[in-house]
Amino acid sequence: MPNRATIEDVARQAQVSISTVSRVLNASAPVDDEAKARVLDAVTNLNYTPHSAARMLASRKTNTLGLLLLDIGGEFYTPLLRGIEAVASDAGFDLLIHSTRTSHAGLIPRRALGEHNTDGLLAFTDALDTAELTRLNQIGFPVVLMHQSPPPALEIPCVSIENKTGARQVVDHLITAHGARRIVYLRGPQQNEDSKDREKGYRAALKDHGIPFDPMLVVSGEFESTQAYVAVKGLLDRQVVFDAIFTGDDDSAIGVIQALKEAGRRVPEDVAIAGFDDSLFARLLTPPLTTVRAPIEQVGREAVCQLIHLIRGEPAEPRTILPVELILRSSCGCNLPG
Amino acid sequence: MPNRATIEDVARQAQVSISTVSRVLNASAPVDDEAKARVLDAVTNLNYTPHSAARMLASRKTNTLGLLLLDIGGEFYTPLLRGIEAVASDAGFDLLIHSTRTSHAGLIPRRALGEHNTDGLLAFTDALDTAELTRLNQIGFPVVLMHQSPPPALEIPCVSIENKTGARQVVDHLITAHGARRIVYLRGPQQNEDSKDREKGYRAALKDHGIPFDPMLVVSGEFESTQAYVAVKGLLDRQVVFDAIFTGDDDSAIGVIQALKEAGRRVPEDVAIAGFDDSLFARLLTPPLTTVRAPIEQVGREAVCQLIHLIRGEPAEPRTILPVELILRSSCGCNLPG
DNA sequence: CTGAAAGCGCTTACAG
DNA sequence: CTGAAAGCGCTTACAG
Repeated sequence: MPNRATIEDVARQAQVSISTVSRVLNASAPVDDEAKARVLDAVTNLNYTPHSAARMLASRKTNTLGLLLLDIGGEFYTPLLRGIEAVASDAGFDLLIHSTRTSHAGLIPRRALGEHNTDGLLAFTDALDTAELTRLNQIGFPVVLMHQSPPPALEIPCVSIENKTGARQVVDHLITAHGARRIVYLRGPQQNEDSKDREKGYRAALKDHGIPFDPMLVVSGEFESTQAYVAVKGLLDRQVVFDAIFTGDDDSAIGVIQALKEAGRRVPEDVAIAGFDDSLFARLLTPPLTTVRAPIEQVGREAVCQLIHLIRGEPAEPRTILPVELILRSSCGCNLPG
Repeated sequence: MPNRATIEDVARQAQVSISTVSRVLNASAPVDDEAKARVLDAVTNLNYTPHSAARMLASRKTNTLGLLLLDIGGEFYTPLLRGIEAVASDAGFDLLIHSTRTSHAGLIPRRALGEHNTDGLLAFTDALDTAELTRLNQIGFPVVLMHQSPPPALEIPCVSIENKTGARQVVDHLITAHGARRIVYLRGPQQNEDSKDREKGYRAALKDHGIPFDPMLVVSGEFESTQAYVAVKGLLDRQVVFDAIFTGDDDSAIGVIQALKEAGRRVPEDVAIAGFDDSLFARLLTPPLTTVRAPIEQVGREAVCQLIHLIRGEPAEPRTILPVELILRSSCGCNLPG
């Protein structure tokens, strides 16, 4: 950049010292009204904006939050990002984003986000392994996890949703309201905590009704519609008997419905379907998807709040679990026309 | 942070000067192999990561790109973000994100992103007004616009898509293949450049076929399904005659289809529908939406490339227009079952 | 190939 | 209420 204005230029024009300029800009100490006015004028005049790096270096604070995502491209992240950005921005923090899926071919993966460039980290990914999490914890660096519990020994705040309760409710609904007995659980990736907790809710609901758990009925759709399609095709091919499918996410429901339709099974008459998330498109499916609404934007907001507490040295909630809501539409057999 | 390791600690442990440490870390000058090994060991040992702010201040580069979005929450932004993040990350740039819709009540809106904290700006918003754009241009600060032309006098690279051509093609299709003559154009917000360019394509297609332009047939859906619903209701109430609707975006198509169904108009038999964008849900609508595929992720990628050229002082493309693709599904009357 | 030194642009005690 | 000075942790000529 060709010679931007610095605090020295402002000081000179306002005829005060740079200390005074700093004071009025940060409101960090009382300053004479006239002097303040001159400083403000000079700032406007010179179009001065303090250099962030200099400020960070001198103040030992970056005023920046780091957001580590598994894959920034997911539809799921839109509300999460919105929530995070809103709260961070309101609190005066900048937001540095990094996706962990994009691996840099050949490059040594230098730590992208950490103590060297942020005041705290928000993570929604398994990319922060236990070793790194332990290191950050040891140096007392603020971290908040989303949709993921910290490793056993570490005290790291975590924000998630009522996965088990939500799943239990919706599966209970399939059983109670629609008489389902052979319910498939279409799970997500092996390590996905949401998926595992939702499976717990699924099993709990079966147990509540004395329905034996059948491992044949649990298959993976990887939380992805194409894989879900394949998984259901597999079930059909193997002639597994089922009267309902609870997909651990909404995306999968797209593939599920397609596979069933192609096989001539009617939804919900022959097979009742329910999902989880209440994604934007859930109501657009045919039939509209019964699902569990996950307050994702709220997760983002809450996570930033906790992170800011940590940064300020205030006590933070070790575990925040946000409530979900059962959304009944027609894919389970409710609200059918006629 | 409690005493992080600094370059001094590394230098001491490796028994070299901080200059040498800097050299091996940045590969900025040849260093004796043994010394280099000692430095690398010390770095690992101390878990050293260079402090970003210090580096930025000394090198006069932030290695950070700023992304200014109107509203980070839009479904539209997901692929854009993915494209931007991937290229920025590959090129070794960090990404600072700011949404311009979130207005800070009471706070003086300090410049969020600019010369003080980034090496260049990517903008997809009208929040960068002509004054600010002019200022940035004058100080030679790199900026690239997405889906938005720069003010007349300014030379600011811009990346967009073939809005006019795409719209012309899809409207031509409605006319040629499905005999539409009274085609509604459901436009977006007044200032939205995509919407305006798409309207040009719409008008051009009408002209190509000698169909007179009827201002009654252009109404605003604000690129938003609820507004679109209201707009179509209005058309119906006023008994405006039409046989097709071209919505300037896909979101609106949701509201459009709903309004028509409620009024007992069949899609596509009574009214053919076509959208623009090919959003994720376009294929999920009933009937599946005929639309124009916009390569949004590619826009993001291309924009970052141009920005990096600017930052490096290399020549940049003043205007990049990415091709679109007509996607025929059933909402226009194509591919009907039976 | 290497080190001492200046400097990047701020903030923050310290002294007044 | 105000200024001079030290210092934040690096990079980068400069001299060798």
